[in-house]
Amino acid sequence: MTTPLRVRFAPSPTGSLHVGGARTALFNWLAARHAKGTFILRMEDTDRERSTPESEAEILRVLQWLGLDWDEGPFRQSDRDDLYRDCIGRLKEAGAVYAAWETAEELDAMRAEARANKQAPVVRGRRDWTADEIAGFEAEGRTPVWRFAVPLPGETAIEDMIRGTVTYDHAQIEDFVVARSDGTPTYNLAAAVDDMDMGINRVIRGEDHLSNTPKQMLVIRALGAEPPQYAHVPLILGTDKKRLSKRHGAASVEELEADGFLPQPVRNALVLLGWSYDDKTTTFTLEELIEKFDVTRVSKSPAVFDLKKLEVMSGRYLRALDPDAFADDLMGFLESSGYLADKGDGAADLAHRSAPLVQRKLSRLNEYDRLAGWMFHPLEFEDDAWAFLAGDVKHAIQSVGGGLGRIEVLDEFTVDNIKDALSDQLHVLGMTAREFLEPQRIAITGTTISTGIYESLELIGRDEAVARYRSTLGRLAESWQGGDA
RNA sequence: GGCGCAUUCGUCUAGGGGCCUAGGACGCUGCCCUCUCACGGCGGUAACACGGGUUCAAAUCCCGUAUGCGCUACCA
Repeated sequence: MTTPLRVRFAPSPTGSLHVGGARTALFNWLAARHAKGTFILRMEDTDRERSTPESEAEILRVLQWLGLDWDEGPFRQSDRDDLYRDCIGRLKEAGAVYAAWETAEELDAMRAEARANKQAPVVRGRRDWTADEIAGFEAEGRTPVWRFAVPLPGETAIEDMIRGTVTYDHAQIEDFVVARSDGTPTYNLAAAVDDMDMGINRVIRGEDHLSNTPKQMLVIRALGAEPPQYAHVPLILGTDKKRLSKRHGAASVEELEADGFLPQPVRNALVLLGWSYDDKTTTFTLEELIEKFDVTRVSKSPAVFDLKKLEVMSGRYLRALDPDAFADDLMGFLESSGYLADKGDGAADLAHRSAPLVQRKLSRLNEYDRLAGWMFHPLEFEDDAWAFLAGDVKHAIQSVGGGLGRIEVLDEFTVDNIKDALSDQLHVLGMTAREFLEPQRIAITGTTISTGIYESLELIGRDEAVARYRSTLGRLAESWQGGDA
């Protein structure tokens, strides 16, 4: 009978959730759901300086946006001080830690000397202070830190689920601080105690924690417990192969959301960073991920985060959506991003009706404006669009005028009728499709990239369409007279 | 400097001694489709970091080198 899996995601609330953190959260969540275990959320806010409630709230919000619900928590280390103090007390009683009175200068000197001698720069505090010396320190108001007495000689081996056995010689591990001079616990103490106290039996976290692991294992064992299983996942890099950070752009999930990516493709892209199911499958539904995810299949080497690939996945996902579902997602994005806010009364309705026209053209929801933004304001020409018309004004007038002549007399202003009418005119003029149709697009949208021409015409209606055509013709005429006459 | 981890197409990866003249995906690129852009379809391009071993046989195992990254705090 195996014990139920208990995993946790333990971010420090010192900023928004990064792609790397999000992937770690995803891996943990998937492991929990796969095994029908428990996913616990814990805020590691022992750094009082940098931790903020805003950051915590943002992380929670993003986790929910990603669909990663937690079963227990969020716990905060700042609420658990009694537990840590109790454990530190137990370590003192067991003689596993000792008071260290060295000053920062003495420590620096110690490490500098070791480094100069090409030795590991580890601190081993003095443990033979005399009662007089201690009394002296206390008289000055000095308080000691408590260091873990790393057993020497010795070694600690991590049986990592991803990397195999990784062994650390205790000679390389310094007597790390577990309690600061103000009595508060350090990360290595708090994390170890929490994992133990919360019954975490598998720790899935970034490789940057690999070197800390033996310290935490030592603490847990000194407290009389067995360490959990560990799985250290490789880091995520930016395109320059450096650890992913803000300067790589769109490195936070918050930014991805703002850029118009939906949770599903983001999850899909994230999970494939370091994990694969086989040599072919590249898209998974959430259910498939839960069913197939296995942390032992996570690769050992770091992965570069490629926004372009996310974009491709996102585009495919959007196109495959049921039209109604797509419209809902689009409207949700447009509303939450405030896009519709200053667009007037009919904007939401117009946007909703335009959804089918953009569905197969977008890879990100925030590309909507590029494609359909023209609908929300009076006709104005983008430079390259105007250049297309102005390049051959006579031809442009012929095309636009020809188009106008056909559509203004249409009884029923439907896509089919519009298409027939314009196709017919195209043949009458004997132009190529691009020669004739591109001016129609520009005449009503003012841009060269937009929703489809016939659909766009139908959407705005004959009156608006005719008005835009005339406006375009007017400007073309001005240009003609002022031009090469 | 010390210790640790890693290294397959530009990128994400499959592969775990013979199935590999190394597979897939994205990118890039050629062609087709076509009422712009896009979408879609069919091809192509491109990799086992290097050097030694072990073995009948190595991308796969071992050693070394190089490179990258991580840790090296009274940060997490």
